[in-house]
Amino acid sequence: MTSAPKIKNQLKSYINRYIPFSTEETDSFFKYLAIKSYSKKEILLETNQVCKQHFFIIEGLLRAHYTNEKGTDKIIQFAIENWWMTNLESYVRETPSNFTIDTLEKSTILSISKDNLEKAFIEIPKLERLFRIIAENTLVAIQRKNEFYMKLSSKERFLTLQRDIPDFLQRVPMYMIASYLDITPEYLSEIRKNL
Amino acid sequence: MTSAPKIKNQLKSYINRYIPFSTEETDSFFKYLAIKSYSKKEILLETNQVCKQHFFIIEGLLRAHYTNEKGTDKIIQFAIENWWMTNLESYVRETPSNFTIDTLEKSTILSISKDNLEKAFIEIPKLERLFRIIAENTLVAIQRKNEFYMKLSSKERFLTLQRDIPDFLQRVPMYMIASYLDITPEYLSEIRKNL
DNA sequence: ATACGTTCTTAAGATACCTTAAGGAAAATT
DNA sequence: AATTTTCCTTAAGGTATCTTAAGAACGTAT
Repeated sequence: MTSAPKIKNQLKSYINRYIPFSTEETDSFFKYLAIKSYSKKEILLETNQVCKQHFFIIEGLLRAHYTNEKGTDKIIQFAIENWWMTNLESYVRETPSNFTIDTLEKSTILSISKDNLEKAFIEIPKLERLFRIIAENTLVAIQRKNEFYMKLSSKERFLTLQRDIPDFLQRVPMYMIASYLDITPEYLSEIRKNL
Repeated sequence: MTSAPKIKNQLKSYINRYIPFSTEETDSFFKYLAIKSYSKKEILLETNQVCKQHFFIIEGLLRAHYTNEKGTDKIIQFAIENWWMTNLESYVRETPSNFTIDTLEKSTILSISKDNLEKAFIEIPKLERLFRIIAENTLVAIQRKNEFYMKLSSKERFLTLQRDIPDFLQRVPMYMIASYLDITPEYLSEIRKNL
């Protein structure tokens, strides 16, 4: 229920974290974006679909997850306000996605298609730089997450999440946090009991 | 001990896997590359150094590894003939590397510095495409490796490595394979005993 | 209010994998 | 060939984490 000018403003200040972008430039970019509202539990990208868009979260909470052989949901990623969400592999290679993206809260989402992004790159060359920076950050984030899983125990993973992204703990049920941390809900409960 | 023309040829057929490159184009690119021979256990990138180069393996075997708090070496990556090796995060961001790159065998390596790569991009615009494809492949490889560690048991990780890159098993001692697979050498020995 | 689904906790027993310690085989060096 | 270093295996006991099963607490709809 956020108004278009307010959304545009939010996008502008997000971009300005990385590179200076005038109001006109933001406007030009904004033309290529679609705004859409979703209720809780709506699907933005289905498993086996090819991911054709980047999603930017104005408000709300998304998750990426898949269902394993045992029928248990495994959460790969959460994303909140001012984060991008996509399946980069599927988007780049145009292959079927091996996970689903859906909402965990009522959400307002900007999306941009591959075609439109290409057009926007031509109209606003500075955008290339922004998206290169975003891609680099994504790569670094993926590597950090690797280290997070490889180097830390269950308890340390929980404490790190609590320290670094406390928002998730407030907004997401514990059994989903457990899934994201790759712990069973029972064991996470145990961990939390012992501080 | 490989001759320059032979090396150039090997590089050309590597590139041609991805995009067509004439002999002249390969020659232009080749000017920007340095050839160097290393004996076993030589260091190409030291921990805490900023990674200023991409390395391409003509012959030999490299590894990326770090030493953890307990003083145990943890191997992040092996690389053999026709693979690139670098610390992308360190290279892109110009931050100190959190791992070392060294040789496990006598090796012949091509390297290209950031400066030279920039110049090469200007002289041979098609190279941009090649390096974009390589970057995409790297990203996909990192994500596959994540899944490899997250979804598979120790035994399955070993069997997958054996199936997908049997070369490693022939050329690298088991305790290093164990380190790469994130298993203790003792447990890997146990696993192999039971087929 | 009652009822039903969702989420969280507790506890007992199982399992995958680690730690430590030691000996033996193979490879490299003298 | 002898010696040293590197690598691999075996075995006992331990720990982190999972599985299963059940019940408690909470939330939301009737």
